[in-house]
Amino acid sequence: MVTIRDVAKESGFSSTTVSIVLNDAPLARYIPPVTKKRIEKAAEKLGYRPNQFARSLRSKRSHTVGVMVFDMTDPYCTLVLRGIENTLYQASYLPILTDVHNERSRFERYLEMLLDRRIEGLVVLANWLFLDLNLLADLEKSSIPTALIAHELKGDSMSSVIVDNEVGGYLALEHLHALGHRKIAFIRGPKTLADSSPRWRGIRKCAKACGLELDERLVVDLPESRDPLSSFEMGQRLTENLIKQRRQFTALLAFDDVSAYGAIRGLAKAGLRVSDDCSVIGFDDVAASSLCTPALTTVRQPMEAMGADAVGIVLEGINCVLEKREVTAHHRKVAPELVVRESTRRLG
Amino acid sequence: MVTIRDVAKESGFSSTTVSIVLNDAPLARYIPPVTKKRIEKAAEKLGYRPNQFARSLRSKRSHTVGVMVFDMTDPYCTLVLRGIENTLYQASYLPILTDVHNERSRFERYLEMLLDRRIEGLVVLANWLFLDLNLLADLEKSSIPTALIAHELKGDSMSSVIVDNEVGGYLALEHLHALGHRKIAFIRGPKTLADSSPRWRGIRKCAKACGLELDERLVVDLPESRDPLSSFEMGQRLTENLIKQRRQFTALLAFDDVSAYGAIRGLAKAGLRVSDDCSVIGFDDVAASSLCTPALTTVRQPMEAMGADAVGIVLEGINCVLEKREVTAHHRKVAPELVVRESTRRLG
DNA sequence: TCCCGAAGTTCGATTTAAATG
DNA sequence: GCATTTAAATCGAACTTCGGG
Repeated sequence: MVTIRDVAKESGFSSTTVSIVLNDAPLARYIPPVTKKRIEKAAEKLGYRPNQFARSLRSKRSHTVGVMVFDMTDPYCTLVLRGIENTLYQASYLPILTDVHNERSRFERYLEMLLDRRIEGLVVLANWLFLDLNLLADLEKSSIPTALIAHELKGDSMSSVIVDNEVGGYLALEHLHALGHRKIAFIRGPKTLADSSPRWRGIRKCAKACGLELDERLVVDLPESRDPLSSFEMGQRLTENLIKQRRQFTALLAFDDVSAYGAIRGLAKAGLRVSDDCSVIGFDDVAASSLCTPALTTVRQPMEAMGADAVGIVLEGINCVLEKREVTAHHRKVAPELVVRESTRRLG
Repeated sequence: MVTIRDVAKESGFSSTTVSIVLNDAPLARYIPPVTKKRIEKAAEKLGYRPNQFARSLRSKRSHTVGVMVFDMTDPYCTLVLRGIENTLYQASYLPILTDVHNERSRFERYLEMLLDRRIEGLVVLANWLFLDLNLLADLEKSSIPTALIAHELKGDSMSSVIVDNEVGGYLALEHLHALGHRKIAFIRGPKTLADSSPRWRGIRKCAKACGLELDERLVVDLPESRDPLSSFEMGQRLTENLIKQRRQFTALLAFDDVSAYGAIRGLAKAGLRVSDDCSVIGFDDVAASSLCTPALTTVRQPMEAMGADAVGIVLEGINCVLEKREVTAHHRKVAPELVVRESTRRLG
């Protein structure tokens, strides 16, 4: 390994001068261009690369941000991660990726490891979450700027970036209603999932505004599960039950895209076609939703932007701690967007 | 921050002894249990956590592995990443995730950053790849154990883990043939993609074995593109063209799952139903394939296992360099598996 | 006083060599 | 010589202090 001393020797200057020149430190003002050239040449020639360990040891900076995902296999993650990666890249930060598998022990172990690595910030993707977030309380005192994606939060200990679930729910029902649907089935999210209730609130709000009466017998709930893909199977089963019980409905509003896929499968098994016999709308706009046939009408979360936003907040927080200003938590609630595709159609 | 010296002071011993005890170094044999207890108590009490920068500076180890993905948005990545993460976790390594976006400049920048971080190993997910892998040549001399996933490689500079594309192609056609299909359309991969030709070779091999004649007019190629999702659009367009030209076929074998989705969309637009009017088979078994309706019959790559395998090879390589044994490259070609679902059916 | 450069200290842990009884 | 403990050197870069011209 070639060190700064090697460059010093090669260039004929001291390591101090080399350090000053190569880092373009304030004192570099005083160093004549000839010296700089000589040093830069020597560094180039030897292929000198500063040792980040030594650097970090002194500066106490890692230029690293932790990314904690609760379940990578959730298709929701992909685009969010892209947004996170891209924004970090532009700021020359590198992400350490951890996948907690929705397990408490893994969460704790990873958190410890990240802290040990002196991450300067943390982004937590807590969408399909069945862990107590109090586990993150340790972070507060650690003074590591943290942003939670997809999980609402109050207070000023951590920032949060979520989609406006209530507006999303409203949008979804409004769309179905505008298409003439009146008998609508609902697959709600698991009660223990934070997203579930605001989405339902938006739905009720819209129903009220439209003068639509919600038939309770057409409303079912996904059960709690650690696995985001379980909502497929449950979506299917719940839909099949609804059909078996001969409940009539011309449209179905699913909790998310994956449960919508399940519903579509359930309908297909019963010989019902989307969208001819029944319209289906999802939530999220996961990548597969534009790829499947019929393409899924859904309420889009701007996932890439949310990832980028979370990183932006964390980066700002990092700057705050560097400049010893106070870190202020931000709570963003971004607008969802209705994406009309092929799985919904006008009634009649 | 509490340092080892703080623990030394608190316990009444020197930092040397503290280090020896807490690391259970060889010399710890000579240290009486009482001393150990006292030191451990002090460390516990102060909440001592060793500074990884200082540690790494001395040991020249980072306990970090670089993960380089060529395009995160490729649905192929998800499960591979899960396999990588899980295996690294068990070995107490942490991954730095980089997404090259199939861009040369990004590749080079990230590679430099990873090298600067002194990654001990590198896993490259090079599935949908349009970059010259010679860019990785720098790695050879760096003596960082590297494994490439989804890109065949010879030689002993780097390891590789790929699926047996030829067998996969064979399996796919064999399945369609066994179902009675004789007029089969083929969407081949881009010529510049390494997977394309072995898959086609397997297909031809199977055709020969079955005595099946391949109709060249039913064979189309995906164009080259940096974006893995472009194969959806192209799959659709190529299928529509085939139909417009009134080419008769009862089954379609797509290059991968995403192009199969495109083909299904194309068929649907023409009023053709999968699998009643046309069977479709994909390749990969991406998560969405079991979720869409009809569920896609496909040739599965054991993605999670491949990720785990790649990490296993890299970890072994790391041990080799630590023990100054020679690092030997491994080239794994894993067996694909036919997954029969709903998109294919017996003819007639 | 201003400009330039070097010697020496620091960051925190590990390890070698050596000092105690 | 042995068990027990520690001072001092080391890893590589960055910064503080100081001196010479």
